Amino acid sequence: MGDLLEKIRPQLNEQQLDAVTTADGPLLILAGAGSGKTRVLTYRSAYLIAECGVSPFNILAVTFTNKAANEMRTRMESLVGAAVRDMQVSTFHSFAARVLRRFGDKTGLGRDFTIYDEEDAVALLKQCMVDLNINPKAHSPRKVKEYISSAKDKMIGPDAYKATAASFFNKIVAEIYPRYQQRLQDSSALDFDDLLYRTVQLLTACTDVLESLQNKYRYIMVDEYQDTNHTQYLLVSKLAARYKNICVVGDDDQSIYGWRGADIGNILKFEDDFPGCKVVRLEQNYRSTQTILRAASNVVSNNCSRKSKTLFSKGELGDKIILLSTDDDASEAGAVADSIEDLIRTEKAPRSGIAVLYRTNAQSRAIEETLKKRFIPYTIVGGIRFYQRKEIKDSLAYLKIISNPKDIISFRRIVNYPSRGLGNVALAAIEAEAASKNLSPVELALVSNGDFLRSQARTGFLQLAGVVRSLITAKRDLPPDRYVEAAINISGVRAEVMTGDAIESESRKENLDELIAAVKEYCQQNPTAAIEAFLEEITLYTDVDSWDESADVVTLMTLHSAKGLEFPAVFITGLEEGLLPHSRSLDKDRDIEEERRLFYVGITRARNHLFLTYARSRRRFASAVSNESRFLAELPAETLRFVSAQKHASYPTQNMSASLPNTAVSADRYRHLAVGRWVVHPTWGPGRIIARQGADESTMIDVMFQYVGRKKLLAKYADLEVKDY
DNA sequence: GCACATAGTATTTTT
DNA sequence: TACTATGTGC
Repeated sequence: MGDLLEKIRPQLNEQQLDAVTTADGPLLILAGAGSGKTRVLTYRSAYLIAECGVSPFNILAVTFTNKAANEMRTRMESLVGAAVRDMQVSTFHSFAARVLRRFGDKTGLGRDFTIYDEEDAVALLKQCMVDLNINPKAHSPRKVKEYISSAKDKMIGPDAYKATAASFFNKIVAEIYPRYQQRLQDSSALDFDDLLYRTVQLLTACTDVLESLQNKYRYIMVDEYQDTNHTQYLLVSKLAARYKNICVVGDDDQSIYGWRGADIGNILKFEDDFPGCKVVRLEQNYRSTQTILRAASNVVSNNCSRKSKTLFSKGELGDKIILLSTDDDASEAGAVADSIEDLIRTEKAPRSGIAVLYRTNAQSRAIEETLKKRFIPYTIVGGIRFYQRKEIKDSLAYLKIISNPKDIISFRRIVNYPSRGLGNVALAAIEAEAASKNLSPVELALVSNGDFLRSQARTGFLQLAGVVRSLITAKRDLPPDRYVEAAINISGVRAEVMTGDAIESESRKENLDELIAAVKEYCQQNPTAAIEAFLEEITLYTDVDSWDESADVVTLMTLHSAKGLEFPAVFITGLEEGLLPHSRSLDKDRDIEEERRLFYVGITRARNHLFLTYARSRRRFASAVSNESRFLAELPAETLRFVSAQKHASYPTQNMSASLPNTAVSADRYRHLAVGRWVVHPTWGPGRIIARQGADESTMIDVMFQYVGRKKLLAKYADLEVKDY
């Protein structure tokens, strides 16, 4: 006793220690960026176990990503050793899946349900629309899915939805929603939202289940509480209702998932939900330099709806933030690559400490191409995920129909892949025959001789039946990893992948091998686990989960994925109106504020070096022009250093001499009037250059003046004085 | 029923 | 720009 406390005490400041050692009752930790909030959560769990005699069985910690869960587990292991194994640390979704499987007999779902990822769910939804004679082209299934998701997030079922549907589109959704739920049920499948929705339903309907879980999880910790949606809120508050030992950590300034139903109100009203709750503020930042923190605070202070916090840092002042203005996306990428090379050369920065962030995945392309050309090793987090690749999903579909023969989406996926001569006509016949016998198509394959089909299709169907039988035997006789390997071969997926062009098929083949290796590794770590557990884990996997942070490469990812991470050097690219803030959020103040928080999250990822870049023109669809992001004007001038990047020039980092690149600009006599510069006009006062055209006598300068708005000026005559800093 | 070509369309973030 | 869906020709 006391050992752990002695050990951790010197590592914590007063507020952190206060949070860590508050054992009982509701606790709200309002934590700023870089204040060590996940660490506090971890230490608190360890404290409960080591100092308060709480059994690890009685603690539940919920996070949003597997990565966060794993990190917490690893850290705890070093504090309390093997005891972590008995503590439940999971994501919301995997926790829900676990509860639903455990109480499968009470949900009408059984234990062997399949979880549909977004792609599967949309495919099923589209099917429902076709069934109902609703043209999927007139109303995009993805949009319908969004509406259904947001209904489920609010615990609104098909009936309630129908009752309140007002708009034209709501009414269409109301028609599809019940059918979609029915078909999910028929397929013994759940979508992501269902995991939470049905768990809350279960806890509401079965008080005995609720009570037993309340008694089990006497201590509950929730990370990133600002990102919880209504169902997640209900889930944790129901679980905590009895003992009220709930500790939530969050930062309203980092709420960036509002579009997905996250309700910032949850954290704002926590004190009302749990009266007598203790509030601890963690306002000391341990991550960033003063300069970076100052810039971040200034940006986010432009938001109206927030719990105001004053972040402070005892760290060094640090270098100025570099603002790189570039011509287009290619030169932006070039400037990023130049700066990366400089960081590596002059600062001896490891590549693993450098991240390039962007708003949309599409932006990674240009950067990727440039890094490739410059031989700068990189890795991309996100984009097309491994488990979303076609050959992988095809292989998994074979595994899924064996584990859950009712899974109609997986069946449709593989019924004619590889090609067996089973087209739309045959598929319809199979489904009709199955329905008439009250079987799923896979079950039908095991009992039917195919006599309801024409000869060619019959052969194909019998072939498929043969595959199914072999897979069932293989599953019975082989350990999971060998079974997966066998399945890839038996199904014909491997052979199919080998056809087609050589480079493509080589990489597909590698992917299949990687899948086998992944199962193998999973089996080693979970020797008793069945293949179904693996299937569940990978559908609930996220991009960041698979990110190897120790690899000596530069990391590329979206701003969203970067939340919770930190890097010595960060580039935030594409700081343009329409991109950050994104065009889809321009018309609502609320959405703009969320974009601003996204920018804030990006800035606060950086420890020492921050680079902001934007392109004066960017190829998006057809055209071209872009204006610099309004958020740049919210950065305090003295935290910035402006650099106008030119193609193929080299770009100074902070500690190199202050010389601007001059190779390409020497002919430009107005180069001091670069985009982004602050200027003062004798009549109109201070303003900022937002665009310019030309580099000769007729150069036009576009200035946004602080008091009089936007003006276009001829550089030759405009008496602009550059405010230098 | 299949494969290929062409046209049209959709482009934010993701558990 | 890139992918998908549809249509056409076999």
